[in-house]
Amino acid sequence: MQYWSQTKINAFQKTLLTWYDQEKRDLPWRHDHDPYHIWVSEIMLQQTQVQTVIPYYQRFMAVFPTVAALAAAPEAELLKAWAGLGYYSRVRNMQKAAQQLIEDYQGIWPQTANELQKLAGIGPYTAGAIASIAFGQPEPAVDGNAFRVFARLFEIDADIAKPQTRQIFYDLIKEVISVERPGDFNQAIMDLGSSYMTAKNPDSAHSPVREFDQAYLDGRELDYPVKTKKPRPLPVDYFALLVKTPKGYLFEQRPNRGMLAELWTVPLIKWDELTAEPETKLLPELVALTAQQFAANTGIQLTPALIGGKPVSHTFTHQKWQITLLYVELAQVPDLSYFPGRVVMPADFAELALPKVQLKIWQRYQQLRQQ
DNA sequence: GATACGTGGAT
DNA sequence: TATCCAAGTAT
Repeated sequence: MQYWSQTKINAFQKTLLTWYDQEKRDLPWRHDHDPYHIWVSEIMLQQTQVQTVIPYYQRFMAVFPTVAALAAAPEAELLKAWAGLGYYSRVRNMQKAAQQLIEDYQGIWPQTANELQKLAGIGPYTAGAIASIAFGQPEPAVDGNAFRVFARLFEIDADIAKPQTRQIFYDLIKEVISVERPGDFNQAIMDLGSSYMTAKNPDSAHSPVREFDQAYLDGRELDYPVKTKKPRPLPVDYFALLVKTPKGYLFEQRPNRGMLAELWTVPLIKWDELTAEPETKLLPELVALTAQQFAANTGIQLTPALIGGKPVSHTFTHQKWQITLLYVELAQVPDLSYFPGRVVMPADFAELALPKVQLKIWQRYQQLRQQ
C-alpha cells in the first residue's frame, strides 16, 4: 500500500472539508454534538437510509429525550418507537447500553473508541463515529461509504465483505483523517459516498475529490469496492391465521430471540413444521394440519378456511416468506392461558409493535374482505 | 469468520 | 419480479 505524501493528504483534507462546509446536508442530528443525539442517529442509520431514519429519529427524541429516559423505558414503548425500522435488536441493545452508561459510567460518556465499544450494540464503526463526531477524537468511522470512497481513491483490491479487510481501511484512514476536524472529515466521507461516489451511477466527474480518485482517473470506479456477493434469501412458506373474535383479532408475541423478536403478529405457522414434505401435500390437508398443530400448541380449536389464493410475500435479508392467509371466526374469545397472545380490536393495533410483514398481512386481508 | 438479523429504494 | 445496495453488530 502506497500512502499519499503529507502534502497530498493536506490538500485532500482541505478540498474535502471546504466542500463539506458548503454542501453538507442539514440533518436533525447535526444540530449539535450531543453524544446521545449522535449515538441514536448512528444506530438508526445502520443499514438504513437517511430519509427513512429522519421521522423515526424525531419521534424517538420526543419520546426518549435523554439517556435516562431511554434506560427507564418500558420495552413495549421501546419496540413501538422502533417498529418498522427493522433490526430490532438494535433498540434492545441501545437500552442495555443506556443502563450500562448509568450504572457503570455514572452517566458520564466514555470518550474513546475502545471504551465506547464496551457498550451494547456499539461496534467499531459506531464507536469511531461517536468518538470523532461527539468528542473530536481522530478516529476513523469505517462504514460502507468509507469502504467505497477509499477503495476508489486508492484502488484497494481487498474484499470488503471479509471482516479482516476493515483493518486495512482503518489503518489507511488513520493516516489521512483530519486531526483538527475528525468528525467533519468522517461525515464528509459519508456525504461524498451518498452523493458523487455512490455504488451505482456515481458522478465522479463532478466529485470535489475527483483529482484524488485514482479509480476515476483510470476509468475504473465501478470496479471498486471489491465485494463478494451474499446468498439469496431462501423461500419459507407460512400460514397466517386471522382469528376474529367478538373482542378483536388474535395476536401473538414472538419469542425473545430470532426473527422479529418480541414483536406482535397474527399466529404464523411454518409449513415445514406441519409435515416433513409439505410440497407433496394438498392445500386442504395442510390447512387441517395447521388447525391440529395450533390446537396442540395452544389448546385452541379452530376450523380455518383459505381466504386468498396468492400468498403475501415479504423478503428479509436471508429469508423470503410466502404467507397464505387463513380465516376463522370464533363466537367467543378462547382461553388464552396457554398462548403468548391477546385479542386486539383494529382500533387498538397502535398499542402493539407491529413489523412490516404484519402490516402487509392486514392490508391483504382488508383487500380480500372487500371483494 | 460465516451467518443471522428488517426494511425501502433504485434499476 | 429479481437483485443489489444503504451511516453494522452479535454470535
